[in-house]
Amino acid sequence: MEDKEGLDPAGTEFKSDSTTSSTVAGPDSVSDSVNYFFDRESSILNEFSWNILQPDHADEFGRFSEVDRTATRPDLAGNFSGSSKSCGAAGGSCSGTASNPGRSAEMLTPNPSVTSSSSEDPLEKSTDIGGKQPEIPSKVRKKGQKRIRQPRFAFMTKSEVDHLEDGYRWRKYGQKAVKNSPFPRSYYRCTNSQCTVKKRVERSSEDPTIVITTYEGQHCHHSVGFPRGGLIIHEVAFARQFTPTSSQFYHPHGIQLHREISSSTTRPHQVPIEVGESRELPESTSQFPKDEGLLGDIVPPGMRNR
DNA sequence: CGAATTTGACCGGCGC
DNA sequence: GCGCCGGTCAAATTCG
Repeated sequence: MEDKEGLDPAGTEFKSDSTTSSTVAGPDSVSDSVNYFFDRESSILNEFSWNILQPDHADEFGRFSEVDRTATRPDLAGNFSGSSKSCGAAGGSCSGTASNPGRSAEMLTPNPSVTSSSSEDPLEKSTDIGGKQPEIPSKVRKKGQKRIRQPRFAFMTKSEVDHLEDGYRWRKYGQKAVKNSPFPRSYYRCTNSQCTVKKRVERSSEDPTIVITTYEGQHCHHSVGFPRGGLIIHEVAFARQFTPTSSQFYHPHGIQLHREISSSTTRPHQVPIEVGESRELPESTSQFPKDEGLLGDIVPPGMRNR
């Protein structure tokens, strides 16, 4: 338990704000893509508190793409590139955390509008959880409130451990068997009471060595630790070979992001990206920086929110 | 003893 | 309208 989260490769948080998909359809040429990618992806990463510094070397790792945007908020949606929001999505609960003193200039400045919008889902839940009402029958959630999902990012990581360290502490709150897969899916929630970020971890049924981690929401606090040598097994090589259609992006550390459109929560305003079971983006080719300085580049300590 | 995990049940969205 | 399935709750259990 503890080992797991205390260190993590990159503090990870991503936010995919919505947006996206269309955006993703970017340039075709590699070089362009790289820039494009960083331009936008870095923003994304920033959103999640990841600071990628160099757009220059991209190539080895892979690629990543935003994953699911189940997000549903239009407001969020456009922020992908410009990015700025802070507690964004999940933010709802991050009350007051919007301003992060600790953040570097690269971080984004909070976007009020965005932030505010987020109060739906997260709050909904956190409030429930935090203040359960005695009279409410167990297992009965608030009705009338529909769940609004946060933008999500999925990473594919080749790792032996299911639970990748990302610098935050997570509490598991559920596990479910995955259809057509022998591996269960675990649900985690950030242990920070004010943070509503959630993540899902599952193994690829196709390749058991691949761990698919999906983050939802954005942290509104600092990570508990900055894992530099994390225990994640990064395999660049893997990333290379595991790049079938090219729509998947590997995060340094072997993490790969995909766009995962949540099928269950599709909403009208969402960009109609076709993502089947494979959570792959139709066409994105952005790439990540090389291995060098991976962790460090991603998130300098103390750069996170709060 | 408090915190985290496990696990079965429940809820709600979505497709048919 | 019904059933399936993903996601979440929360009591029980385990762990540090």
